[in-house]
Amino acid sequence: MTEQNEITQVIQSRIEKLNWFIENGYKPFEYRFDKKDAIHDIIERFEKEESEFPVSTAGRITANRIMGKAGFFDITDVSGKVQVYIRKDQIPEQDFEVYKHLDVGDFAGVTGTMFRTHKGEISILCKSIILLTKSLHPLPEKWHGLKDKELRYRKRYLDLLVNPEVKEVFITRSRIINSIREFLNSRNFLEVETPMLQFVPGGAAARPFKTHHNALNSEIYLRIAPELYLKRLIVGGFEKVFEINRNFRNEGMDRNHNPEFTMLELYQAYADYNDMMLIVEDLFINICETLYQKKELAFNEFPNINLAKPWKRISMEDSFEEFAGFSVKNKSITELQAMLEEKDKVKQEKLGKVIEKLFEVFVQPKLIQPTFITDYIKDSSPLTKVHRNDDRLVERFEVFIAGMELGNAFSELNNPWDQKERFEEQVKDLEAGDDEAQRMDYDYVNALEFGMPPTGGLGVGIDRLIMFFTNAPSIRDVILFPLMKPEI
RNA sequence: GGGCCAUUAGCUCAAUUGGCAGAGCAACUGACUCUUAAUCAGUAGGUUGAAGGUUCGAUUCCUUCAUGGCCCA
Repeated sequence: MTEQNEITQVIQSRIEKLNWFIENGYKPFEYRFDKKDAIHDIIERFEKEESEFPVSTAGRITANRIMGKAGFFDITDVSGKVQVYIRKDQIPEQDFEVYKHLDVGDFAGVTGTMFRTHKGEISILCKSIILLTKSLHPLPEKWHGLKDKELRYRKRYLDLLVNPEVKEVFITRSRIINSIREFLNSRNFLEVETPMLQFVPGGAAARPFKTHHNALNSEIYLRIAPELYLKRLIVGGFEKVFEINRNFRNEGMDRNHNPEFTMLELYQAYADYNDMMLIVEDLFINICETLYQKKELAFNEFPNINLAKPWKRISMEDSFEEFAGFSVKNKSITELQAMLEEKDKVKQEKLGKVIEKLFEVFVQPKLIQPTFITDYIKDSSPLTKVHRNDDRLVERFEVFIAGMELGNAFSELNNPWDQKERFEEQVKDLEAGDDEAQRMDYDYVNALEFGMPPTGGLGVGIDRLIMFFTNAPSIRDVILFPLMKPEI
């Protein structure tokens, strides 16, 4: 209990029961229990055998129906829930006293034999019971659960405790990440870990979190992306690497953004962005088939999103003609800026940024089925190779599903002189006040000078991917402890 | 950053035109040896998010603040 909690009537009664255990020689916070059986397993075994067998299990009491000299209570562990039937004439006298001093929320250990009640419910006939941990607070209401979103995010343990579908989301999250690892390992990608603390925060257009290293007496940043380190590893001779880990961006929060979020980045030598598209298709299909044994699923208001390949590929410029009903090719930057300001009250200087903003407004919401948008304007993508057929463009794509951006990939720029010039352009923007512009990273340029083979790179926002596969409306529903403002 | 909405018992929610702060679950006491949202009888539980203001009187109207949600940027 913390200082902010008052002793309410309910808590007082639980403290009195806790004291009863102490006075009678029990430990209200036991050391261990020999839990032999997971609840799911004993129910499954009884369904098969339909015979009485002894069990020893433990979990949290989640319901209690006491009837004088007998009672039924539900005990829940991570695998499931089982009903326990306890009657005074079947257990030591003192154990029934123990039962009477238990509350919903307490952890208990139970031994007994499996049987089926007259009403047909598979249950444990209790032979002994022990309190393992006393719970001092009442659980949220058994019927309505915990609905208040603020409480659910701040006290996620309660949300997990009383809302079973929340537990399912995070189990699915783990399964998805496992399946990504298996997919990449099976293709001989090496999982690596690169620095979270970086002196030059690079690899993305974002504002970093700044902190201070005491021993070096130096400013240091939380990473906004692992990109520049992963590509150093390609210089170092690894040919396929990936990292699944946290990025930090000092930006606002909404249903698609949390300041810390999980990113998959992978790099493959001798590959280009076309190869990355093939990986994205296979990766998503692999996840979907692992989870649901099919290639279609519903997300949000879209009942049928079909992941069967090949996914649509269309260039950024062409996408306007197809989805927005106008062309950007024959328009001057001034015309495009005017359109953007009219629609969005936003002013952007560079052609690439103007077109991307227009794209966000006019095209992105219409990209429901999986779509690769390819070939961005050069000035907004400083780490990307110039397009082999059009030097106004770069070889970059982003992948969209259900109007949501889920990934970003390039043919990686590996010409050190070109890279240096692009950084210099970015530094000019930074000095002109664009706080998302990238910084000069001489060490990275130096690495490229040693030679990086042609390389394809891909980044996938894991939280959004999990939103998609679990049909979650907000990123806060797929992050266990989303960032919240402190109370008071 | 802007707009709208919310905040009442541990939880889920009420409260008519501004007129005694209410229910269900949880808790407590009693009855009850096959219940499962157990049942029956009774009891207790509130600084109505915070601070001001208007008023004889504020959960209700006004202002500011805090936190959250939704939408927009």
